[in-house]
Amino acid sequence: MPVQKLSKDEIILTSAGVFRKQGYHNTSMADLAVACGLTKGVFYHHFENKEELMKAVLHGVHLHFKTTLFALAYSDKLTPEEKLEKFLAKAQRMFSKSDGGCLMANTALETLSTLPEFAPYLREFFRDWTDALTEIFSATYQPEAARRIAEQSVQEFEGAVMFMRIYGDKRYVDEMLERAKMRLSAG
Amino acid sequence: MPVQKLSKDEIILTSAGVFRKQGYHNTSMADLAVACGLTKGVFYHHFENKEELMKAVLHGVHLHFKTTLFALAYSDKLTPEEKLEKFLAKAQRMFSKSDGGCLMANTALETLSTLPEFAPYLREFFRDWTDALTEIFSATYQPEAARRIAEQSVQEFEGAVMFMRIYGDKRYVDEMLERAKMRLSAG
Amino acid sequence: MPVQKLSKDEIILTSAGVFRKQGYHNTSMADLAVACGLTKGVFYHHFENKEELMKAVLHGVHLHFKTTLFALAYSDKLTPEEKLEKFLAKAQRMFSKSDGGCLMANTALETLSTLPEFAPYLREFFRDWTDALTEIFSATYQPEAARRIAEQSVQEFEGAVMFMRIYGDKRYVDEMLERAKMRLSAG
Amino acid sequence: MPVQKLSKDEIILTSAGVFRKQGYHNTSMADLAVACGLTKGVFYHHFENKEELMKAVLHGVHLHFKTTLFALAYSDKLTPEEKLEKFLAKAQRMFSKSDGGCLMANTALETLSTLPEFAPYLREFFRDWTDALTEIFSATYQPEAARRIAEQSVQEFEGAVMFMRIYGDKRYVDEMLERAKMRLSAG
DNA sequence: TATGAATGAGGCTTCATTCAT
DNA sequence: GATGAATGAAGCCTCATTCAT
Repeated sequence: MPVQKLSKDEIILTSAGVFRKQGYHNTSMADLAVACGLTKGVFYHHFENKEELMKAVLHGVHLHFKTTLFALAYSDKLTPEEKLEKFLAKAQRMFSKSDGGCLMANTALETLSTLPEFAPYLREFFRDWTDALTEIFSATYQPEAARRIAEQSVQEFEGAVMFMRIYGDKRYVDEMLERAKMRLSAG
Repeated sequence: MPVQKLSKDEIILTSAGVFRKQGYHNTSMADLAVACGLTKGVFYHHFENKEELMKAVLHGVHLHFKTTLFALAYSDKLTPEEKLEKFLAKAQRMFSKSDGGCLMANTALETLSTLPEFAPYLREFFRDWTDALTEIFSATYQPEAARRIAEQSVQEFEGAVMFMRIYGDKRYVDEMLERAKMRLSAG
Repeated sequence: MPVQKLSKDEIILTSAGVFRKQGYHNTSMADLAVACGLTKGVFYHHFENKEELMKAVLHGVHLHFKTTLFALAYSDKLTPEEKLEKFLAKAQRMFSKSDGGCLMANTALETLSTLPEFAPYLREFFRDWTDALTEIFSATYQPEAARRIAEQSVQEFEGAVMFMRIYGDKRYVDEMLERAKMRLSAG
Repeated sequence: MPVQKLSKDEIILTSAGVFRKQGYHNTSMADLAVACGLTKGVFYHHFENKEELMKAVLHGVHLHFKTTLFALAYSDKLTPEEKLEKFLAKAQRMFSKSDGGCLMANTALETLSTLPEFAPYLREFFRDWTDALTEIFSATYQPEAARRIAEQSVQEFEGAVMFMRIYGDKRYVDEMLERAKMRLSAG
């Protein structure tokens, strides 16, 4: 019956969780329907097709991170050390509490060669993430160096999340965070 | 007249290329058959099913890297600097010349949460890779530190490959290699 | 603010054009909604379902032809030759200006065997058309002969329209018209 | 199980009957599967998709008519009158015994405006049909006139078949055949 | 009246896998 | 072994229709 059961945003965030755990191609519209408590058909009122839904999911997750995580880097009231501390702690929490690691990295490695339509969404996500860290590292590094260290940190973070998932050991992410913090003070 | 057109090993390596580019779930048995110039039926003579085929592929690729790349770390005739130089140069070549990045990382991020059967193959691959780098860094670092730096380097490498693919810019891998080399001399 | 954008009759005539071009089964309610600039829901206020809508369309088109074309045959002020001349010229214009040929013939050939509900509408349309030509040919033929020639002419006309569409050549209809005119004078 | 249950040609002819009765868009792959006693999937071993299947059907029906009907026009052993007599009798039988009239005309009127891919198959069918009648009428008419009368006859025939189906009365085709025969002797 | 989310069946197609030959 | 037709489940998507608002 009518009466929006789930808002578009709720559909997007619920779908994001399913895609993160199962991957893009291994997630069927039926899976998403079950996860959202809706019928398959409903999705096609909100999204043209599975690909467009995925784009909305990627965009939505990007926004979620921008607001919740990346924004910390631009906070007025924190010292660079506090920013980094909060930033990394939050990132760790966001990626640890949820099954499936990082949707963006998963999607990148699964689809970059066959579904270039998703690439812009991934690019923008990692650009914003890198920008945020660059902002933080700019406190103790020259702009160019700050950016390189930010890039390195994002790359390490994703690599550490992969190791954490492969070996079932959170130590890898912890160690990465420590290295990042030392980098800031070493600048 | 049978004239096995492709040996089992050739099937495995050819399939590896397809899986690397397309991902596991997005690759059909028909895709593989076409890529190998064989009929679908042939695959079921060699492998019980798609999952077993994938395991053989993961194992085969692991062996390929072990022989071709990881072995460099244990060579008698090279200095640690030469080993690392050769190792990284070769790794860069292996991952750059081929579409699709790193099969092992791709498979990890695509299947870890839904197909745990593949995890042992991924674990062993990354363990051997880490071991090899640990061996090299042991020249200038204590065992524990050497291992941590090796883990960090592998993680950074995969992160850099991801950035390289996302942004279509090989600079990310180049920069990662430079950092790795500096790490050795800094030990 | 409702401002019924399209009257029921306008909906019917617009829908007729879509059905003529696309056929009955290949036209969705959504297609019609888009063509009319309305929401799907509106159609269900005016018509019980797609079948009833189609009946209304067939009826509406019949009426349109009756008023606009068939009526010429019963005009007081024209000679039989003038009637036929005007009739055929108008018919040619009506079928040429629009994509998709003749809705009635299209619907007949598409649905006669599976949707007998439409048959009465088709029968009445072709009966009125035949009656009109019979009236004209009665000027120079006995009633029975006039009717047979009228039937033949309608059949030829539809066949010629089909050839025109298949070969993209209006010549077929032109030649048919010439034959019809010669038939009148030969009576 | 393996063992070809139905040859490709049998599938084509059986499908032709279903398409003729139900139309292209109103015939589902499931309908065809049931009619052929096969599963839906099998069709995709023989034909790329529904459209390609339809092309094969149109081609197969064309061939069937070419061999069975049109060939009569080129027989050495018959007088023109005998050819026409046999030709028309056979055509009448072929179109009367089967539900759904003429697949080619049905397909033309249903799909010409939306599926131009079918047009070449329809064009060739009607060209061969026209050619055959042209050959027969050439006995008593100049080439150009013969062709025009052939075209007219085909068009009339299809129109008459439509009337036969609309009114459920075979008289329309009978009368058309009589007119065609008179045309030959009048040449 | 009008809207538009929702439904549920069904449409075309793909896929891993089987099996008679 | 090798082939390729066949299977049957599942995948993405469309459609006619309903109904709360």
